[in-house]
Amino acid sequence: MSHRLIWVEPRDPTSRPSNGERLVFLSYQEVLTMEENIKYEDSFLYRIRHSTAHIMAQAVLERFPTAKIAIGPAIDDGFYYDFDLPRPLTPEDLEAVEARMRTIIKEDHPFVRHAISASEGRALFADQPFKLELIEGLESGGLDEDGNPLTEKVELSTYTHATFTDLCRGPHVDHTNQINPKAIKLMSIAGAYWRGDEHRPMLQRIYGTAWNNEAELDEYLSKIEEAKRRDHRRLGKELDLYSVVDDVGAGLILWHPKGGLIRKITENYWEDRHLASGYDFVYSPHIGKATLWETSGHLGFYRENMYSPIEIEGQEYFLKPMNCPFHLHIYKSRTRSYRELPLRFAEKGTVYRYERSGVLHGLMRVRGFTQDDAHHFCRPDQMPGEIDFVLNFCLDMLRAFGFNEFKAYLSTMPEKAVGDPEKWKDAEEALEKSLKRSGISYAVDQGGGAFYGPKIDLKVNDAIGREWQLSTIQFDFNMPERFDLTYIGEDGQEHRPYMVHRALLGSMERFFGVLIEHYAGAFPVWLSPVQAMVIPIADRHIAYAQQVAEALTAQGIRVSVDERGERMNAKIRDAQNQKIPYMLVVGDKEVEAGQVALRLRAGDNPGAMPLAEFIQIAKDDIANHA
RNA sequence: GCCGACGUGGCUCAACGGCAGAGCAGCCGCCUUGUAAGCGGCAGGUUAUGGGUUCGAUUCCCAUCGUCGGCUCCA
Repeated sequence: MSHRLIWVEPRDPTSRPSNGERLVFLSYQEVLTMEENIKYEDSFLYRIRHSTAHIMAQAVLERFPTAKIAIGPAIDDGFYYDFDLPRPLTPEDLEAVEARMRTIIKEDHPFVRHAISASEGRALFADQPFKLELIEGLESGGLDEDGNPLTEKVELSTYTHATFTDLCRGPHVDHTNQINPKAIKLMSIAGAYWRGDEHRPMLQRIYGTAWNNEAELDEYLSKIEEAKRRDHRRLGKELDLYSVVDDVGAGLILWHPKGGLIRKITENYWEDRHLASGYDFVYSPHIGKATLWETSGHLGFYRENMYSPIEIEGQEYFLKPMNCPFHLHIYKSRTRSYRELPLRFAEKGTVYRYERSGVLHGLMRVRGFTQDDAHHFCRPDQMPGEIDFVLNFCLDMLRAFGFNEFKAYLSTMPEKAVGDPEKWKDAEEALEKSLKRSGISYAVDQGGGAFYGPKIDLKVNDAIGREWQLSTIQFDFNMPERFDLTYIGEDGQEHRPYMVHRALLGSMERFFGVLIEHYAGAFPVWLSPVQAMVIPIADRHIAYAQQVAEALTAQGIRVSVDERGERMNAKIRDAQNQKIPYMLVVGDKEVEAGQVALRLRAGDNPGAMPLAEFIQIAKDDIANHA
């Protein structure tokens, strides 16, 4: 069951409002709905999409008269409808359905609403088991179409157009001719569980999209194409950053030299910032004994995500899915005084988690990854300050990598939870106050916290609008108990410290994936594996090109010389495609004047300048993370 | 894991029961070039893996592995 999200108004005027989850594809709608100052759900476009879903259902039912229909809502970038069909759908089915939809639209049918009673509904949908279940839920269980509890009693209604009647609360367009037949398109076929429950039947879902006019549809489609070009899996190959190979295993990443260099630069920066901010670096092994994971509770609560044990001299060891138990033991290695708190243990710890094969996704969702993990231990009175510190530290770091648009989620106490409710309340308050002080917009996910504590998650969107969690700041009321963590207070008594888990970039893998897509592969200069490519026009310029390269290398600039027997144009094209920030063309004029002719990857051509001038430009850009 | 689609040189793709091909990348040579692809040549594949059907399988069938789009999951 999904939790209800409550959006808190943004304090930061640069952050954008959201109607849902997909920022990228929402943007156009947002403009529309913001202009009209209405919510997406109340917009005409929403009606168009919802109505198009009904029209699609009609066309599918005509093709498959025995089809059972489930639900068909409008979503952020279109609509879908779920069906139970006698056979798998083919692309030809989709074409035929789409063609039929256009005809139905042109026939200009009115959409007519009828209020009905539950018994009328049961008679009307006697051969539609999913609708009967919906009626049941709406009537007695107080559940909406997603199976979530309803806050108020609803009146059942149907909408009818042409030959198709659906149980639906609406609203719809008045007439099908309000839909532009050239502005609709069926996009894909997918499997989807009835009511999102993997123990219930798998239905066939058709995704489609609909817009006000053809131009909007074209714009949407070209955005999808653009997104494909930004996809980190494509760019990972094109820029030779990383690979995943069959022979190694699914979800296991090989970092190539260029990707490795970007990772190394990222890690160096990360380390500098952590050292400057009061973190201690710790290291821990990749495996630990079964007893450790029993104490931590992972064998009880997390075992399905852990790999099979390794037997060593009769003892079972497990590959670590998390770093925390090790850090807890470092804390416990001696008696701690209140004077030494807060303690901040940081480690780029490589963990392995079993992820079901269907969920693996490039760098974003993998089976082995390195978390930039840290555990904070503090006194209760230090807790609000510690939260402030860590939230700001996270935001600051993400901004240093060029991320300015993220979404924050505050997840609060679930029904099943360990720990004193008073402590939960304190912690939730501290988290929320920090969020408010930070000025970013956030959503409250009521009851969405882990059983062991409330948390803040920071997420960003990938190229195709999917949201990925990077930072997480999580209270833990469980582990300090399980490991019996204590410190000696001013009063000479033992006290239980507060503990906070935090991952900042999340994992090196996912962060890299998000970074690639964020910059579409054109990394800022400080992160670019090759910062400058020297391009000699003819072979006689190679010696000078090498001198230029040596001078740049001496200044710490990462530079290569393209000595191939290609024409200058080809070298520029290749450097451009590799998204190298600076191209330095050197020919007779430059050799003679001791200059370089600068070209930027955006296509700008500042032209010839003394080498020293270029070095200053590059150094400034690097320092500014430009 | 589930539903569906798909796996052919490093990459992008063709051939779809009858000799496995192209472009790019790579290598060699020629050209010596002024802001996004100069020309020519060479080399490179047990068609993901394992079975089966067939005179013959890249092509048809089954299984496994993987990829993609969803769903579910995501301490």
